[in-house]
Amino acid sequence: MRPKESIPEQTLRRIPHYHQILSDLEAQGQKLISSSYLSRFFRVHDTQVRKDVSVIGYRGRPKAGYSVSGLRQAIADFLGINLQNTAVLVGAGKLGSALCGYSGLAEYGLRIVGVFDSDRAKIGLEVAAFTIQDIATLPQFLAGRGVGIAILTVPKDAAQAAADLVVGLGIRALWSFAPTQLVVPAEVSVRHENLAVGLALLSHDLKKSQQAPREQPNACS
Amino acid sequence: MRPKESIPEQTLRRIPHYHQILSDLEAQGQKLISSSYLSRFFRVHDTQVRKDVSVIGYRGRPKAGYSVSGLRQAIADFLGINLQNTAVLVGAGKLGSALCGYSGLAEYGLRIVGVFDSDRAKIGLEVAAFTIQDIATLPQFLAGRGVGIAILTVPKDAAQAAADLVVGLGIRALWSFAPTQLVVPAEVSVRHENLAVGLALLSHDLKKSQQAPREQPNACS
DNA sequence: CTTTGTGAAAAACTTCACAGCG
DNA sequence: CGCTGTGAAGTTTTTCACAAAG
Repeated sequence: MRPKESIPEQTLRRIPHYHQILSDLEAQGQKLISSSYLSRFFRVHDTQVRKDVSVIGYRGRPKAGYSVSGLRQAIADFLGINLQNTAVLVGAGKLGSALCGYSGLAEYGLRIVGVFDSDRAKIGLEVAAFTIQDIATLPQFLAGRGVGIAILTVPKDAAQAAADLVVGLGIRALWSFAPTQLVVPAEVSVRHENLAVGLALLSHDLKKSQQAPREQPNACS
Repeated sequence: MRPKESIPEQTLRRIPHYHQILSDLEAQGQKLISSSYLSRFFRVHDTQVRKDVSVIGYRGRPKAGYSVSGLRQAIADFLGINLQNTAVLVGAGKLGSALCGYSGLAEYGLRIVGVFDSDRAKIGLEVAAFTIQDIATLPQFLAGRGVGIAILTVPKDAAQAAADLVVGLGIRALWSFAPTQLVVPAEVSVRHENLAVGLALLSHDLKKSQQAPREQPNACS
């Protein structure tokens, strides 16, 4: 079975977690895994795990279950972990520098190919394996390189201008860590990372369990 | 209208973003806002924004719209931003230290009250406004303090043990930044932060738009 | 005119029920 | 048996359609 074109968003959210679990199991030497085992990490039924797996385009073996390495590899292919998306990072502050040195990005198929800032004092400095470049040189840097993603780690007040700049240069996807909501043309994808979302979900759970302290399923993501 | 007890998860995800947008608008001095303006930041219809607002327990004025400051305040109350949840942070590595110094947590109603690590070399050192304490002293620290949340910023291999420890000490909610999936009793809430989720959603959008390069709505969060 | 609020319809997501396979 | 795979049923979330109000 081939992966479908339109994937349910909730499924898409679970898939990276499956990958994480399977990587652990693979490292531990486990060969097979069942949908009901995987479902224990989430707030869902084992049937849902099987639907998710079928969306990924993988098939298990009845009675046996899924091959840990086979499914992990299928997820890696599905997510494009082997394809290596390329990205430029704009904003070489604390968070930006941390991301440059974070090996997790490469593990999930994202390779940073250039780091840019507008601060004269930072240009020329090294962060991780990169030399910080002048944002003014971004147009010529991007020309013909096929970079699809821009990571924005700029201060809030600079975020919309930075977004407009990179969108004007042909970037199709924005991964923003700035604490503000960007407005971009409809054909550009944006994801805003915001710790407050996680905190809100968590404190809501907490409030609910204080009001009604009875059994509830495992939380996730 | 009072807030309802069971809130749709998707609504809960959007609410912190509303708060962010409204804070910006308030700082700019804007007084009123419409549901259709807010909906432009998300992949949803303006009707959905109105439903979300009604879940929060706020009411707008027909023709006029919502009061920016009134709605922002209602969201702050709803999220418990003024209530101040307290948390202990376990694992004073790079990420843990960064979180200790991150003002955004306080803005969203979370106050870290203690920082713990098991590494002898770290115990006694200062991070942000905290002195790193010996994890062995956590039981007496927590006793009677009513701390509900533990932030886990420990290495992967230590994560499950740390989770078991704090759950045993009465913690009801875990906010884990360790790259592994924790298993905890059903009555404990867990949220796993994982950048790969954001990356997966983004690169899926990118892949989709490459296959079928036609109009699509703004993406969010 | 707008813009909110809400019941009804539609769509999306999850679970149920059970077929099929080793 | 125990497990996957899948159409049908059930539940949740979103959109539609329109009443009400300034």
